[in-house]
Amino acid sequence: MAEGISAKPVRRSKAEQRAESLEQILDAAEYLFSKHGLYGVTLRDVAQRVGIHTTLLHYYFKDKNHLFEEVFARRAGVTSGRRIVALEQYEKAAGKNPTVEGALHAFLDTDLDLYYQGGPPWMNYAAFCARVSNTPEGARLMDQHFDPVVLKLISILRRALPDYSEEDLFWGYHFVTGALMNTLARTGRIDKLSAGLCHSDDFPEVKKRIGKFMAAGFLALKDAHAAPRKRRRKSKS
Amino acid sequence: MAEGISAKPVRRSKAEQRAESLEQILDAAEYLFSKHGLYGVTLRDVAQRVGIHTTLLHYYFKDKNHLFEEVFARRAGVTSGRRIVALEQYEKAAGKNPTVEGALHAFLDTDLDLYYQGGPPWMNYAAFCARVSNTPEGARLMDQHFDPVVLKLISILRRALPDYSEEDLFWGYHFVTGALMNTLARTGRIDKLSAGLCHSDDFPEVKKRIGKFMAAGFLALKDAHAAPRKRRRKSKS
DNA sequence: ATTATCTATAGATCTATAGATAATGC
DNA sequence: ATTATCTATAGATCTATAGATAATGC
Repeated sequence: MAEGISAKPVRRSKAEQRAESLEQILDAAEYLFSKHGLYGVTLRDVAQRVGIHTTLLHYYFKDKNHLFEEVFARRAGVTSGRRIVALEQYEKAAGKNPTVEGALHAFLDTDLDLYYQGGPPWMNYAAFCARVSNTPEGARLMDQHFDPVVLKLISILRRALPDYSEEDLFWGYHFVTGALMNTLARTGRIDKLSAGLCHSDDFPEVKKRIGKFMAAGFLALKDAHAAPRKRRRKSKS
Repeated sequence: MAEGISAKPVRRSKAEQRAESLEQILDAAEYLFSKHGLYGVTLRDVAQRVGIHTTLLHYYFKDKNHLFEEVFARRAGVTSGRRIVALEQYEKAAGKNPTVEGALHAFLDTDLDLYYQGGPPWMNYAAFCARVSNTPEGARLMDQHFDPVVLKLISILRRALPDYSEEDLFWGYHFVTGALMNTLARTGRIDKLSAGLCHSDDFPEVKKRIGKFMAAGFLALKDAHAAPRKRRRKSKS
């Protein structure tokens, strides 16, 4: 009705429109997938959240699976790249004597910072990855996008722990990534367990602990397979 | 046609029929939910896997959500109960000086043994729990069924680490459960990463390491917040 | 003249219910 | 006489496509 009064034509170029729509769609899908998973989200849900028509999703994305994969891929390169750089810098700085803790800090802190400082979209992506990491489809995407950075980490750990078996290195990493994914998921479980003392969004508190915790874990594997030196109490035999 | 020849009427009582159908349905649902999640499984999928008609599911279960919750609940009491017993036994045996590692072994090994020795159904349940633990609905069920056993574990850790803050205890548990869930999920990711050296089904290998690894992690939190005593190399400041 | 967005709609599922049939139970 | 299982079907979604409309682009 009141046409002309503060009429904002905005005049966006098509490239801008396209970029903006794509980003809005990916953001909405990322949020919803992080909450409900691939099958728990309908294209209509995504469209409604963006405020566009469902069919526009098909204009930009071939189908739901492609949308899902592009959500994964969009930020995967950023986090992977940043961690590779951080690991390379650490390797250079540490010279001949890299430590487990140093490598883990480069790997973990870099990632936690990215999510925490990146605001809601990055926090959603973190939850998305965590949710997806425990699924068959997700594991495939993890392999595809994150193998290089993980193998880089393990190569430094190998140098820090030259007498360790390969199995110990991989199982150690397996524990680390489990703890990390549980952090990224932010399910609120620690909030309830601790009666409100801890908050699953509180990545700084995680960052204070996770590197040191995991590094000590790795070091303890050294004699995990050796015959126990201390007397065992209440041994069954 | 060839009636009479080895005709096996089998004559099951209704109670038996009911129990058997219920178990078959729950097993099938457990398997499928572990692979595809709540929304990735249709009632038809479950029915087909069992070889019955979809509508029979509605006869036994109110709706899909109830089926899901009953899958979770069926074995939750068993694993929770076993671990509580194990923790109580450990507490008794350890007397005045419980250790972190002792408590973690009771908690973790008891569970890993249950799944590993329980065969496919229990392994599926483990994957089901892991898959579900990173989701909002799942976290709620975890709270509901597993809070007592977790709080029991933490109460022993509190006695083992009397000078620790509550936050350290809860965050430490947060790391432990992440590593455990990543194990139970069995996504095959470690298989690929390690080029076939490690296998995500290989719970005995996990059991060899996880208790010692996590116990050392807890102990390292002691001075995690203290100012670093060793000189820091390449400090930015 | 091209590209972004919407309208209309087909076809496939999916959940859930009502009611019929075929077993077991005393 | 009760309980387990199946048949038939309603109603709601959901994905995906074809084709129309409304913008931007030279």
